[in-house]
Amino acid sequence: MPDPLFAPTENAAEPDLESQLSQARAIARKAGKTLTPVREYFYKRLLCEGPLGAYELLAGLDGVASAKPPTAYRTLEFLQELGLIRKLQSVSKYIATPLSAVSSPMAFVVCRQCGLTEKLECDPAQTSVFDRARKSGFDQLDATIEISGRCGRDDCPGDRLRTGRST
Amino acid sequence: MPDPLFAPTENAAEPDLESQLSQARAIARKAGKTLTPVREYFYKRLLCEGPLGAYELLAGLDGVASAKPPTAYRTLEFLQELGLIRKLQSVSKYIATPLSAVSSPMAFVVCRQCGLTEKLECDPAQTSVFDRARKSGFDQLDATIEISGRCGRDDCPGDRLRTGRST
DNA sequence: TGTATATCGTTATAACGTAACTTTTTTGAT
DNA sequence: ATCAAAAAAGTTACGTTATAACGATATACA
Repeated sequence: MPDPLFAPTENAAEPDLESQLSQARAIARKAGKTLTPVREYFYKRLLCEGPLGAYELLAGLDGVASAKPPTAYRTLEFLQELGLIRKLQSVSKYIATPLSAVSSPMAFVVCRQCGLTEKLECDPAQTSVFDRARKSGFDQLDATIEISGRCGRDDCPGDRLRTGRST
Repeated sequence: MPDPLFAPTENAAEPDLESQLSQARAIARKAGKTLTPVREYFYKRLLCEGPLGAYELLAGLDGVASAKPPTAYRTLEFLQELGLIRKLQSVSKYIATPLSAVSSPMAFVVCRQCGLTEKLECDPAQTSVFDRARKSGFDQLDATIEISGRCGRDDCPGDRLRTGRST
């Protein structure tokens, strides 16, 4: 039976990059904002390359822009406010939100050896830690749910310890 | 009815500090380690003062020890390995684990205005995101579950915006 | 006593993030 | 068109958080 609380995202075919970008532009427009070139560049890289740090994103801007930290952090904050990306607090990296989940809480499973990250969409109505927080009087809730573990893949660097390969 | 997944910790009387310390020493001994003075000092402060950053803890060591960052991070790593403390990833602070929860996952609810932090103990058997991670082949799981929100207390600094007090 | 392990000290620097102020660009009203 | 306001980007400088690498000391116990 399917797990009601956490569903893996993007199980079917990967959505087309251009269509994701145009949906993102629409989301920005609805908020009275625009996806400028740097914003679009960051979002595109996070869509294509998975979790990246602020300085990694910045490094890709050689010549394209001024490439200094405040630019990166402003851009990341902007994309987070729209829900287009999230921060993985446990590794200080950023990751694109599937468009189906821009306004739902998410959970992530992160391999502590290789960084492989699985995205999970949460049903907020069934995520009981939210209820618990509200019962304590908290509002304007925002979730950070990250499970770190070992992914167990054959090519995960950490697995070399387990497969008998020497040195 | 009580929430089965997340239960607030330390609802009853606060345990006695000395008894917590001696239990912590016992936990260290069982692991073949010892609670040295700096370790005990950090743990004690986290027990008494709530979430603190590495450099805040360090600052308290004036003269008592060499007071340099690696000492702090080694000490914090040691206490984390024993389960005596956890890191609040979303605010880069550390917090003491209730002794009842040294080996269970925990969740935290953190006020983004004033830092007030509520500790919640999780039942791992019912924390479905763990199942989801295992189904994906992950093992040696470690949870980071942090809800940030506004605590809504009268004396929370952020509330000044809502109570009509001017500037 | 000697050797292995645990612990701590020290220097230096990497990695992550922000404050504060300036300049440029865009937008929309007149 | 042009001007004022708002949004976005540039720039300098710095603050905060964390780690690498290596050396010194202490402790356990064969």
